[in-house]
Amino acid sequence: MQSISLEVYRRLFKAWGPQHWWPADSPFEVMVGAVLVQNTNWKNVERAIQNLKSAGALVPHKLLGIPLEELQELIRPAGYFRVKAQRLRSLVSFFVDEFNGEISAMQATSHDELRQRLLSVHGIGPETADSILLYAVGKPALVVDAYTQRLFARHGWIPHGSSYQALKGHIEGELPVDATIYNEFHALIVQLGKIYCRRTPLCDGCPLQQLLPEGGVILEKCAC
DNA sequence: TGCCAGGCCGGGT
DNA sequence: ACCCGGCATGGC
Repeated sequence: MQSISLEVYRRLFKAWGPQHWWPADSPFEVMVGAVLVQNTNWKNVERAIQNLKSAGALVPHKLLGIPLEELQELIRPAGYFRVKAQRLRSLVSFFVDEFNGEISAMQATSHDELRQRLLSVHGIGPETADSILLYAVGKPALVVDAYTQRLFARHGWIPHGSSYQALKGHIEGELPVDATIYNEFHALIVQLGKIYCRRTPLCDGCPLQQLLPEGGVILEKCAC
C-alpha cells in the first residue's frame, strides 16, 4: 500500500461517513472538552460539560470566576477532577490573557506559534494541543491518540514505540493538508476504537479487514 | 468484579 | 531521551 493512512481514511469514511466532530456547541466548549476527555471516557465528560452548562460556566470569564472547589465538583464526573480543574483554569487564563478570550485571535496566529504556546500551558500536551488547534481553531493539525498508535503499530505500519511526533508526521505526510480530512480521520479512528477495541476481534464487518495481513495473524485478538 | 477510557506531569534513570 | 507512578469517575 503506497499510502496506508489515506487508504484507512477512504475505507472508514466510505463505511461510516462524516462523523460531524467535535461534539460541542462552541469552540470554547471544544477547548474545555479537550481537557476533560484526557484519558477518560467521553460519556463521563458529557456529564461534566452538562454541569458546567447548567452553572452557566461555559464562558471564559464565568469559568474563571468559580471558586476552585466548586469547579472541581462540577467536573467531578470526568475523573481526575482536582487535576483537571487546575488545568482548565490554566488553559482559560491563557485564552483570556493572551487572546482576549476570542477564537478569532487564535485563528490570526500562525499554526506553529499557536501550537508552541498551547504546549507551554500547564496540562496541555501534544494531543490536547492538536485537538484544540484542529477542532476549536480549525487549523490543519492531525490528532494522534492511543487508538491511532495501537492501530498503526500493531499492523506494522509504523515501528512499535514510535513517538507522538513521529506518528503524527507520518500520517500528515500521507494525507492532503486539509483540516476537514484531518477532522474526519481522527473522528473515524475513535469510532473504530469504540467498536473494535479490546475484546472484540477486528474481523467480520470491520472496514479495515481487507488491510490486514493474509490470515490476520497480527489482528487475531484485537485491533487496538 | 475488575479493567479501562479520545493524557499529562514530575521525578528518576 | 525514555520510563514510571499518580491522578479518579462511571460503564461494561
